[in-house]
Amino acid sequence: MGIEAHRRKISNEKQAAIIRAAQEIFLTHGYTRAGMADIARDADVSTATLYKHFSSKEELFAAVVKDVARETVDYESLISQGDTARDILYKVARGYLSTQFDNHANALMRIVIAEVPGAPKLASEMYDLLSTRRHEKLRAVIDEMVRNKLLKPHDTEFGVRIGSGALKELFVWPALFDASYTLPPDTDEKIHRCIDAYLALFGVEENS
Amino acid sequence: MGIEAHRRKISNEKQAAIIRAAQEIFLTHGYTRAGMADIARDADVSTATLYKHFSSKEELFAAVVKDVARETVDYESLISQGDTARDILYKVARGYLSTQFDNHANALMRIVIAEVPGAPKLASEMYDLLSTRRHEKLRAVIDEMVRNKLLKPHDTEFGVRIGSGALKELFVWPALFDASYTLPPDTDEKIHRCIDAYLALFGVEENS
Amino acid sequence: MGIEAHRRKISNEKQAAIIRAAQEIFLTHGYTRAGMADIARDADVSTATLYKHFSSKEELFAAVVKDVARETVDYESLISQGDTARDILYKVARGYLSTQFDNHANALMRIVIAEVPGAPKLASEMYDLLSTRRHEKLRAVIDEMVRNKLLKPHDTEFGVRIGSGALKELFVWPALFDASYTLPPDTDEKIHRCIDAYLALFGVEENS
Amino acid sequence: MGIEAHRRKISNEKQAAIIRAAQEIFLTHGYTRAGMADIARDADVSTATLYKHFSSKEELFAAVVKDVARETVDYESLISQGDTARDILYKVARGYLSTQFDNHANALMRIVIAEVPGAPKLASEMYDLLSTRRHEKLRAVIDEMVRNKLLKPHDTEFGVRIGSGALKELFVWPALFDASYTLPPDTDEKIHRCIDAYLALFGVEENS
DNA sequence: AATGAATGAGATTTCATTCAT
DNA sequence: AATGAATGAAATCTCATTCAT
Repeated sequence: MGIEAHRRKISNEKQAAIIRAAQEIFLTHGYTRAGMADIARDADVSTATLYKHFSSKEELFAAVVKDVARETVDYESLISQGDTARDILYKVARGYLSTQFDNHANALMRIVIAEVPGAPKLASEMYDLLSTRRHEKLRAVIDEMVRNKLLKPHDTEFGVRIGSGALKELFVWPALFDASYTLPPDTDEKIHRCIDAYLALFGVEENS
Repeated sequence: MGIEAHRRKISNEKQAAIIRAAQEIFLTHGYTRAGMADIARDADVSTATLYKHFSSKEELFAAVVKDVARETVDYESLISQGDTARDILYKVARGYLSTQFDNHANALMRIVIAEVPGAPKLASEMYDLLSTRRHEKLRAVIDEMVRNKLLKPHDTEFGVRIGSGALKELFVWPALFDASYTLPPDTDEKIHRCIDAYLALFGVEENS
Repeated sequence: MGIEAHRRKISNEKQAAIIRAAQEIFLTHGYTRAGMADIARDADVSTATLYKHFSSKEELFAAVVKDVARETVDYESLISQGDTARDILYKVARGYLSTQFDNHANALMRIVIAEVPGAPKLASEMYDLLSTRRHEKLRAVIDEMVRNKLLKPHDTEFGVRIGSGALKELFVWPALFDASYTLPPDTDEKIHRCIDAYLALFGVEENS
Repeated sequence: MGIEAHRRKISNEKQAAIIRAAQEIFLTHGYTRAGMADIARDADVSTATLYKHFSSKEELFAAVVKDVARETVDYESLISQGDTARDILYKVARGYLSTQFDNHANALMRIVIAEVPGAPKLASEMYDLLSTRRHEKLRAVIDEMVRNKLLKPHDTEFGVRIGSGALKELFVWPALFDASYTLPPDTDEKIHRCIDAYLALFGVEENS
């Protein structure tokens, strides 16, 4: 038992190392140009061992995607007592962007998009992870704000789409076409203009 | 002279056939998996001839991209006398979507995005074509509407970003992750909700 | 007749232009890497015309080789009345080296050597041109010197081999392995040491 | 450990087989016309394996060159007590020629010369191997002969150049232009005439 | 007689995956 | 269980030569 547990631990460590190495290589070279041999080398295992853990390149890539998508922001915890609507919306927007720009989610998204024709299931899973579920979380925050009368009652699902559409348009979309894109210096200003619009649409008078 | 003209005609036809075939193959298989030999076969030329016309795979792909991006909507011509703000905005939105969904612009964009790390110039060119220039055209329409008092004076650049952000969020973004995505049955309804929001923000009272 | 002569003249000019262009390209790129299309372009003719004049790459190359080998030194004319044996031998050596280093004979020889397995006839022809015939000329000079009692009677054929062997060893051989080789500053000194040896072997006493 | 040693042995054998096959093919077809696929076939490995061992055609060729140049004559061991100057010089000349004509050094030299413009470093390395270093060895022998009073004191470096120049002129040069060249029947006679000249120049009286 | 477009055959190199040890 | 060597299949691109006009 002890030895078996030890083995499993070793195995898990190797698996983690593989995923780490694979992430690095995939992000650097893209899917097609990433070489299994390179990944194995960086993970300090043989290619054969690599294939013991992940039976194909595609499966390994899926594991990397899921590993990255796993980490996400807990929006609820961002909100403090006494925050104005603008305060909360700003924190939410910042959280949204940090999820997208930290952990190389943008770069990974590029790769997933590239593999859409070859791996449709993976793509739709990532869309689910990066859009649907995130939207649910965002919507929960907005709903809470409505409940607390920080926003007018409104179709919060549509509201979330409008909001995240604006953020994507301003920050994510250009990043999709430019590997070296980083958030611009006037990010805060742009965010606040989006919040202006949101509050103009759905704010209660005092918060505008 | 006659012979020269003839040759040029033949050559142009071949070139067009190559681009057609290349588009088909690229769209079906993506950039990396597309084989020059397959493209040549489908275009009924030898690979050598193909390379006479386009000196590398990358150049051929760029030609395909430009060929697709070339065709674009003339928004000005959409507007008729007597159109309400809503009428115009609807036509504009529809034009925007048709540019995106006809001619496989979505699928091509996927491929371009995939090649961002390997062909940054191509990517930024396509971003320019598909975002910057289109936004300029849209902005011209909005500016005209403001001049005609169909909309309140406002920062039209930001307005266009909000609008196209919403359309992208609702229609383009999902299409990026799903090769078989088509515009949904309730497209019109969704468009009108976006217009509602736009008019709420920037409309003059009577048009809401 | 007049028009025919004109045509022939044009044709000859084209042929010369082709050989000029071919020499340039062959010298720059070597045989295999030289492209017939490039040669045609530089000669301002079509590839088809090029093939009218020379029915294969090999034949064209042979023409280039012969064209270069055609020009050679007239050793007899070098000798003046009253020259000492050393004077004459020096002029002969210099003539030998100029034949070898002007007109890119070294570079061409490299290419011919490279093509020995593929074009044995051409190679043996060039060997004939660059060795046998030249040796005959040199031998004629030496024979004349013997007749004029500037040298002892000796096996002049062997003498020429010894002499040209020494020159090749010192100057030609290194040039074969170094495309940028040029005659060194102490060329004269080296030549004179060879002459010293030659005179020690075959000179009459007074001339040493 | 055992397995590792075994693997290394197998690997070395494969490598040797590849070099053998490559030598054969290179010698037969020259550098450019030699196909990696053919080499792989003859070595009974896949092209991929071939590329694991030598990461490019050029590198493989360099390995072949070095393998051939590695084997060389130990001139010192040729000399026996009581040998006359002529005896020693004859043995040295024969050793020189055997180095050149066994192991296909001539044929390889042809190929190296052909690649001078494309691979200057390799060419200068081979020149070093085949000329400079060999000359040093020859010179050591001559110096020893001078020390033993078998030859007059003289500039032995120049002497070696004269001697090897004569040998090259008589035997190596024609072999450069004729793939099927072999040492002629009167080789011994020719060698002795060269020795005659050498002794005439640098011999002590009794040995002439 | 001259052209430029077209080609077929072949070149080197890469890579995901398997297998003997 | 783990390895490193081995592979088959494919990819892009080049070039001497020919053919329709």
